[in-house]
Amino acid sequence: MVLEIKPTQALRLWREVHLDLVRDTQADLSVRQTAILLTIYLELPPHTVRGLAARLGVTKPVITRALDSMGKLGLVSRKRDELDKRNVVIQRTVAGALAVEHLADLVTARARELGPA
Amino acid sequence: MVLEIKPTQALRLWREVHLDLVRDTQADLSVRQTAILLTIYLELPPHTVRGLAARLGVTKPVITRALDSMGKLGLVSRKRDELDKRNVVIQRTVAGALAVEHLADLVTARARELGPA
DNA sequence: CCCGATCGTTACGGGTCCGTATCATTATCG
DNA sequence: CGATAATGATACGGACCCGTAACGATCGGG
Repeated sequence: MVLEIKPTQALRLWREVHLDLVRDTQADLSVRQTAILLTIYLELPPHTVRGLAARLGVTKPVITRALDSMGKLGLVSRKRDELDKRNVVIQRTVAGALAVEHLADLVTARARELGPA
Repeated sequence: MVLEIKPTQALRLWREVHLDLVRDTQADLSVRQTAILLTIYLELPPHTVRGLAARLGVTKPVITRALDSMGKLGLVSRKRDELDKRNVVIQRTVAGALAVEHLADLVTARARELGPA
């Protein structure tokens, strides 16, 4: 099943959802943080700092800081890997799953409202 | 024509495009700036600082600063309204139109790659 | 056992963005 | 006119994020 979407529709969808995100006082995640959050919640665990950095093409401190701020928001949590104590395993949280679900609702709702191109 | 998209597809689409944006050194626009840019290029002119601020639900300095930085990137330009010299009319640019088009390409391409939910 | 490699974190200097409050300029209306 | 309103820009203090470089902790091979 292929999702057919025309350029004009794509732009309107992108705009509407971004307007929602701006107005929603809750979600002030940056583009990088959003990419990290969705990677954690959509790809199979385990997730590590190094792995995410490579996946996104950014440096490790970027991941560490993003995990700090998203951890403060309760969207993710960290745990030391007991087998190899150098590693840190990034874990999902209930609040994080809810936030991801909320984003999915936003996108699908706006997509449904799109008229013809 | 309604765009049917399932939650899982929406999230994967969102993630893929965000990964592209992160990797693309070019586009480091914030969520707010993206919303402003798309509003300028998708809604009918004329656009003013005050109008955009009301449209997005943010304060005027947010718009002024966003126009400053996006102007530096050549994505928009400003012109004083000659009829009412208090107003500033925001104008589109070639570079801005190209950036918007590029975003549309990104979204449509990623949408086309989406498998079944 | 020890030394190099690996992992995540932190320090640093610089840049950007935010909201509130204030400002200069211009228009409007009595 | 002069007072008031409206528009966009700016100052300020604080918060966040970036990349580079360095660091402590841990593992693993010789």
